Amino acid sequence: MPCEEQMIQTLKEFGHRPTPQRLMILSAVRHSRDHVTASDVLEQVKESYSFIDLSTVYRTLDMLKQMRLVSETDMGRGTYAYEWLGQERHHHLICNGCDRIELLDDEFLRSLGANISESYGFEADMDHVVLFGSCRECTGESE
Amino acid sequence: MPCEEQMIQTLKEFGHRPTPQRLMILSAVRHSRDHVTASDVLEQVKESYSFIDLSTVYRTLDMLKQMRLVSETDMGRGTYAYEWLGQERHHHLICNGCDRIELLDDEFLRSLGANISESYGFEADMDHVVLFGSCRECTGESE
DNA sequence: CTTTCTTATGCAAATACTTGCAATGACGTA
DNA sequence: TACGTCATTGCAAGTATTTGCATAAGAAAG
Repeated sequence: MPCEEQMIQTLKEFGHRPTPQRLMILSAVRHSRDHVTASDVLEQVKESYSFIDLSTVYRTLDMLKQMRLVSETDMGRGTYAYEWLGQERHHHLICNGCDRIELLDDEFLRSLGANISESYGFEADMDHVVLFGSCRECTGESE
Repeated sequence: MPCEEQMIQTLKEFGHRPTPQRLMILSAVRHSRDHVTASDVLEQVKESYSFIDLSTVYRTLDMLKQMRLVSETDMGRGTYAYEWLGQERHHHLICNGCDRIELLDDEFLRSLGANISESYGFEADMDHVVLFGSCRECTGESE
């Protein structure tokens, strides 16, 4: 597998050891097209190595997040979603009323990030953002 | 206490019962100038009524959030801060490197909210937002 | 003031994530 | 190849928040 070789290389460059657990976790996240939870990853890795522990999954995902290979998105209520970071960034608008999820174009957040960077020198981490609120339909109904 | 009378009235208008627990929780949040955690509130209420339960505090804070009397801010790692919502909105930039907290002017998020509303008809709830990232000093050091 | 209906509370268990620690394993050095 | 060091792992316990449910307390009607 050539992409596995490349991952080993990347891990080493960051000074991390390419352990079997890490490679399995990495592969699980990388090969899911959608975003996944830590226990999704656990389930998938367990198929080839059943001793894997959830804490290892969390620690590895955290590491991959620091390396900016995956995004960690706070879904509220103490839950997180993880996603392989490809080229295009996308974000979500989640309606508190009907739970519908819309896509939010990265342009909106890029310009917010640029403004904040310019005014404060602060580089906000906005690889994958979720905003909660009320969609058009639900806003119309309640007001 | 005239402000207590007013709170009872407000609760009733929303169809909620003005129970002693709720009034104590409300008062605890309202009279702290800074933002508080659920267990801060618990501690304070316990001084006058020691049977109060954390779940009641959480449920009441959630209710006050729906009524937009308090803001609930996701501080990451599954923890929340609550604050009485006065006139001015303010937000925070939290540095992952040094944990420093800067204030972010509401103007930035107002305009993001307006853009999103215009393009998507989605009313994002941004009463109190926290953005994580890297402050000027920490960005300089690492790059 | 009692009855009835509904909402709210406290308790206990569940969820999702984090942390401390002893044991294991990877990697450079000899 | 063997050794020492330090990163990494699995396990178990801890933290913060949520949920289910039986009981208790408001509110409205009689």
